[in-house]
Amino acid sequence: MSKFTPLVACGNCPIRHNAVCAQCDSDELATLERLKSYKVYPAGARLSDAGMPLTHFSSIVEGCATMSKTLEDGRRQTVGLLLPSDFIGRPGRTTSAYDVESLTEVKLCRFERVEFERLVQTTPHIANRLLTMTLDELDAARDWSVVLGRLTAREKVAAFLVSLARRLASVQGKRNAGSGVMIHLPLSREAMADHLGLTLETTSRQVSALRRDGVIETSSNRDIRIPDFERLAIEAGEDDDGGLIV
Amino acid sequence: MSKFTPLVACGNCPIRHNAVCAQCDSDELATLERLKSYKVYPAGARLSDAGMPLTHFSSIVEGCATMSKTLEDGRRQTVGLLLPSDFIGRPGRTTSAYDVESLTEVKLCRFERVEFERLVQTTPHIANRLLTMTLDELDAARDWSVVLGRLTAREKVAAFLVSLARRLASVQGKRNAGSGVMIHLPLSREAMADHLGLTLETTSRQVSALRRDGVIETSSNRDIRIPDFERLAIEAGEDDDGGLIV
DNA sequence: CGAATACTTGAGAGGTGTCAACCGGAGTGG
DNA sequence: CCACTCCGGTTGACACCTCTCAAGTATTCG
Repeated sequence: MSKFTPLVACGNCPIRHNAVCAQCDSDELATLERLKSYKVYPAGARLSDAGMPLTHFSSIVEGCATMSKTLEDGRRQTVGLLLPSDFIGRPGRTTSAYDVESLTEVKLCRFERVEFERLVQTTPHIANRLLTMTLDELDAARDWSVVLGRLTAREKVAAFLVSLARRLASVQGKRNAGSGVMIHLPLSREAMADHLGLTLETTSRQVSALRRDGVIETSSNRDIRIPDFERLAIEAGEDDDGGLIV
Repeated sequence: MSKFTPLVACGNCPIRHNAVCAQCDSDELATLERLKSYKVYPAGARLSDAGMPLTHFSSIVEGCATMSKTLEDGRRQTVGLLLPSDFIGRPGRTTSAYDVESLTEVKLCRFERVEFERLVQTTPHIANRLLTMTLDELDAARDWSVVLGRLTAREKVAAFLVSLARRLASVQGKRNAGSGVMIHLPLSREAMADHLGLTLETTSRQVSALRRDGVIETSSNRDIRIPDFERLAIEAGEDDDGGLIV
């Protein structure tokens, strides 16, 4: 199924130093190299369904996806935004707890479930890295619950932009160009709303309000420039010393 | 400081099979025995402050506490309710990310930070258990974000009671007595509100509404009987097969 | 160029927050 | 023993924020 997706050598992999393999030495990388396979999904694909069996664990190599849960009546909450180097799947469980959907074309580096579970057991470098990543995600999830529980709609949108800008910068290893920060939103207004616990209309209104107030500038619906990042962070309810938010 | 708190042998510890030590063999327990110390806090004490150094990792042996974050303007969000066997502290970090406050008298089983970090590195049974616990907490935090982001006030209160009843039952290893489920709330209405992203008034109103509708019965502010647990679960927005919630 | 989709904006409804009064039990002191 | 106070909880009235429903605009893609 992935015959047209040539494998990249782990040493040249863009997520080499951030993914679950980050601490592996060259011997361990050789093992991973032997077990891994790539799979590419187009934008808008379902990578897994809540409650369905999960045959592989994956790292996102390129692209962007969401993890979400949908209630019977259609209300949906996104519980995680997945960017390159993020891990999909939960060792010790054979089913997916959430729906995972690609926002852009996504390239996964996958390992068969049983083989990866064995690797976790036998490779401290992997188990350790997995623990660190899980702890980081736990902190991020808890920080996000402050956003969901206590921020206003305007603050939520600002907090999302702050968080996304930081994560994109860290993924792309980057710039704080003098002329402000530019980000491209991989999400629709509806997907943002599902992440923020808002409706898409309220989300759109708050984006417009932030633009009107000069906190952000937009060249298209998805392209945003933040002239004064500090100001946006304040709009997001962060205390002066950057206390809150991922 | 804890000279009046006699150590319980790990083998007789009430959280022996659920805490971070759950997978340890007797040799490993002997090591823990040598390194551990107990500390008891009264109700309403601050076990740690967000941003402050954390000298020990702890497991809750008895009692109940909250982890929360407070914004500059006083808005507070509780990001975790800690019950016996829950772990406090984050390996790899020397400061606390959250305020931790005891709701009842709390007895902690503590390990000095550096010593515990070394244990994690050298004892796969501990590292493994820590990973499993962290993954469980991550799932719980993500599930809770659905509550915060998408449920109504009434559903939030119901979801909290469902979640608390399940956790208390698992802690106390217990009963589903024919005559419904009884739970004692360790939290004030204000603490519940902070956990649910509501005001205390709205929380109180929804508790009253659930009582008025016969979903719960109360013998005091803190003592609640749930005559039909399934009905409460439906009020909490769970789908029929118990899809949602921790 | 036309259709579909995404986004924006408006008007009104409804749910939750705010502010305030009141209730009831526990502890205290006369 | 009773009055008083304190504190947590309850309830009411109203304001405000976000949602809902709807129309209209922009963008993308065939």
